Amino acid sequence: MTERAPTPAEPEAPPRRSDATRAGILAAARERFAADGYERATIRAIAKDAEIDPSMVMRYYGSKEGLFAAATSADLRMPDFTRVPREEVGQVLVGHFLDLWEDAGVLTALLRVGITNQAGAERMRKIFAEQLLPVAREVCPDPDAAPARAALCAAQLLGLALTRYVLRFPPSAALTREEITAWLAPTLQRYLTAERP
Amino acid sequence: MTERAPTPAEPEAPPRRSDATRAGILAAARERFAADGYERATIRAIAKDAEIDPSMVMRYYGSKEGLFAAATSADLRMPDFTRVPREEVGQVLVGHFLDLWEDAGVLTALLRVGITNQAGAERMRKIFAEQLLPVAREVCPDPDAAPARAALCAAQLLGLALTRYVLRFPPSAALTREEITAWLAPTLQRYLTAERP
DNA sequence: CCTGTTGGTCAACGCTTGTTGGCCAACGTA
DNA sequence: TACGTTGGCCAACAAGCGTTGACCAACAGG
Repeated sequence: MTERAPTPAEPEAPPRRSDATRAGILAAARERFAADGYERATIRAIAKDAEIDPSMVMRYYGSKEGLFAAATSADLRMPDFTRVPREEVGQVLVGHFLDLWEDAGVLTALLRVGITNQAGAERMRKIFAEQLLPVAREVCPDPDAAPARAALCAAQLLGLALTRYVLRFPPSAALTREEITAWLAPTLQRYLTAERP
Repeated sequence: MTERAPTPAEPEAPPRRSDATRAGILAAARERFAADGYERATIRAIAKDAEIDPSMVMRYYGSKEGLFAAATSADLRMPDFTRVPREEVGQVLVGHFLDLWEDAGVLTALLRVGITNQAGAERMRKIFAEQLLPVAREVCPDPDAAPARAALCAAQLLGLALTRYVLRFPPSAALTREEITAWLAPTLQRYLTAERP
């Protein structure tokens, strides 16, 4: 759409004087998208957070959709599950996701937006297919059922994130990391490796 | 807020000539809220769906928030779990939720809106506390842990709804009712009745 | 036949949104 | 010093939003 491509695929751009501003906008955008969802996160509010003029956002990212795309370029950085003992897969998976969610607002933003925005949902489907599905395909006993098994894991993991970080159910938010691992790891382990339900 | 109270608590209102219109608006609102979320579901669009003037929506429901409140007066109609054998609790719970989600768009609307809208999240917390938590308190072995156990069940059930009805992950949407029950019932059973994780 | 109530339309209001184009200051060469 | 490029602000645009009030048609009761 725009001449100035904001895609991260760009090989090596020369460092520009405005890189700090760009990063500031991106950080503010992530926070706002995470807190308010796509529609309520206005470009004006993001610009004010970044202490910049709204028109700058447009110049650097083309449009609101472009900004969103740049702000939610999530990489789950899945660990190498070929090196994980099969009986520990569930536990490692829970631990990895807890790290991801706690660490930054990117995933919260993605989840919130995926629910109101068509493009956001598409992005989540893609992340699921490219990153969680291969794991299931690797560790489950019947490759044909891998998509279903991965979907069940996604449901459990996203459901926890939903109640804990978005809806903020008090008992869900109060769970410790150890409790979550203890309860969820066996569930995921079963979804991924059990011979039959 | 409004003189004309739209609360369902009103004991017995005399049947009005406009009841059909009111119901039409409510049905259209539910569909739009479920499909688009709170912000994108405009009063104008809802009115057009109901083949009515936007101002009628305002007159009957006071404001957009009032309309939303009326459109999402969800009652989970929980079955009586004192009559369910303890070892079948998980299965009955899954079945009941599948019935609820399939049957109407109310819950989809509620979920979508609970994620963007503050009042929506509050409503979901209330529904959780009033309807799912008592079940846990009744069947779990340690009443102190009932909130945590209920939260885990909510995470699993809402996560399934999220991936299946909102994000529409293909493998999740493709699961049959029987498969879902077979996989999820043991999980919920464990969350509710296991002595320890 | 008049008259008050109810169901409904129409046109506009004030506001916020994403987006655009013009203008200005600072910088990096030549 | 001159000048093109870059970073940035300002003011405005058109469109869409929720919301309002004036106005009309049909009906009911006296």
